[in-house]
Amino acid sequence: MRWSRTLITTLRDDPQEAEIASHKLMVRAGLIRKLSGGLYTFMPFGVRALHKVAQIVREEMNRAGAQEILMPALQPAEMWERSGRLATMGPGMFRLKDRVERMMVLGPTHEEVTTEMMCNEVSSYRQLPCTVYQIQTKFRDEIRPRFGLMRAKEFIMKDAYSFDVSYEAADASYQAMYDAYVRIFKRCGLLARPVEADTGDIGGKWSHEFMVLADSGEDGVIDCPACGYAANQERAERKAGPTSTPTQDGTLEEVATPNVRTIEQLMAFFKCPGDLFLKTLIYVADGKPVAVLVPGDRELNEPKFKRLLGVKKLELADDATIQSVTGAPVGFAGPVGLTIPLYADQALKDSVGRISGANKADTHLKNVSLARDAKVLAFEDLVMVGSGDSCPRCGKPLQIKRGIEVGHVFKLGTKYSESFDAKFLSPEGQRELMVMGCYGIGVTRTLQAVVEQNHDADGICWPISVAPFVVTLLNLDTKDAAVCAVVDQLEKELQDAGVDVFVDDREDRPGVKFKDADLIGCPIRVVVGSKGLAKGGVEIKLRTSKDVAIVPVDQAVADIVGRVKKFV
RNA sequence: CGGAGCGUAGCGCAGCCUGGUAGCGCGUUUGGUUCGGGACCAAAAGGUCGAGGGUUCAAUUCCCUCCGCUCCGACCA
Repeated sequence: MRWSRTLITTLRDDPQEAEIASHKLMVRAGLIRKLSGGLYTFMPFGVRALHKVAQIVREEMNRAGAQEILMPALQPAEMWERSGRLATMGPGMFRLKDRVERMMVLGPTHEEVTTEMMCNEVSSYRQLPCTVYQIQTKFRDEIRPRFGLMRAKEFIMKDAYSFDVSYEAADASYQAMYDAYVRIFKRCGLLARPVEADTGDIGGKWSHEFMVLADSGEDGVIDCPACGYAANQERAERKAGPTSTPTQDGTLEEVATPNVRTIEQLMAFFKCPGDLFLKTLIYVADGKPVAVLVPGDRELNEPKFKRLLGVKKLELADDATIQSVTGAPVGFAGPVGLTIPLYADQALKDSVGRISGANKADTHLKNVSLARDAKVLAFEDLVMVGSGDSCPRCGKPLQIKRGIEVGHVFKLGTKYSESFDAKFLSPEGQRELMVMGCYGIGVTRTLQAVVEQNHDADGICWPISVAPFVVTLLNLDTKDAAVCAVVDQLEKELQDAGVDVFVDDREDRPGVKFKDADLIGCPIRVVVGSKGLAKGGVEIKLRTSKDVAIVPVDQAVADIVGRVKKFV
């Protein structure tokens, strides 16, 4: 492929639309172009890299025994009613009607379609286990598309679904996918870390996310360097540590606190540490108000609370609800005298001598003892785990990092087999539910994660496995016949040797070509110029190294092939 | 959806406050000089100033509405 014949335009300036390095670079290097928010066109170089990622995924899926299929992206909404997800995924799905007014959706994922298909195809235990997968475009009406390919409305996902005769067998399928994921991300040149995760709307009991550590990641990752415990911040647990000792214990006492509402203001007012306050949050869970207490210096972890309540929808109460539930304006809620269900973080168990709102305007209570003064339904781990908290396994301090979720593996159990009555005949002649697992990789997101993790100040540094081209061949003197002859020869020989080569044959000055070569970032750069030839050959340089080797023309291809082999 | 910001040439931006019909850099085209880390000179093409409405003799500029984009929160591969 030659630059002069390729649709690739590089940009000197960072695009205004991009915030993070990988997004800027992908646009600058001419890999993607935005159509609209969350919708991107893959340009020739972008597709090449994308196909390489997809191919790695495909090879490893096949190796793990999964079978590739391809399901429609357009699906009848009725299937989603059956699983109950039309309600839960609701606005996240693109919906449309066909010409006879039938409700359709653009598939955000394919549990329903797969389960229905397997239900029809599988009748005997002899056909199991079976894992199918596809690499296909998914549609999600994201509330906020972000960071280019990171969170898009239309994206390419590899989704796999396993079907087994039992939970034990399903565990083996899960493990096979887990292992395949480890290999996939490694082959893509990514440092990805499996962490325990929440299951969200997909459902199921247990899941692992594969996180690419990056400061620009959207998720918090809790990590224990001591024992290896790792979890998504949403799910992460902690061992409740010691709290400040209350200055005194005693009887409840009202204190006038005009306009003192926030914890910061309270700390200043009472002159004591934040964890001695009871932060009282009023939520609305599936339409009903509930209250939750966390130490004043902590944040509530909403997913954990939602899981504890077992509700579909959980949101902070509005001012009017707070007023009617507590009888006080925002900022003065407290546990004492509340009539709605009340929950509390485990760290507050046996807490005494605390300060909370009095459910009365401009008033707080001192010396609150939860056991004595309030009715707490349950003490659970409900706070957002942060840096320095104690590991739930080993008690050592935890660290917090940022991560990009590139893959997610779920143990689904029988959630979908029940909805679709997906059963098989056991050896004993019984009809039994298939036990499922589902496994996703964001292929387009993975591609961008590769860039996020592999770049420097000058541009992308592609791992050879997913680079659009392995070699960029720079023709520095396009008007010099001898140089052009060498370029032509090397291009042909490299192609014959099976090495992807891209030739920069533009009539530009050398500096422009060097800059663009660094920006696009193919792993091996070969320079052919009259000066180099006079010095004895062509120059070979790795994108990630400063060393330049001058190699005689007749040895160049062998040298390059040798370097390619070293990469793999 | 809540909060913040931005829409002016393919890209990055200025102009707007204090109305008078648009400018800079990059890129593109042509000619010339250059030629090993984003050259220089000259000429040229390229703009319904996001859309609609209002105020005004006159609106890119002031006012209103809408749309789009980006960032921070809840969702997720």
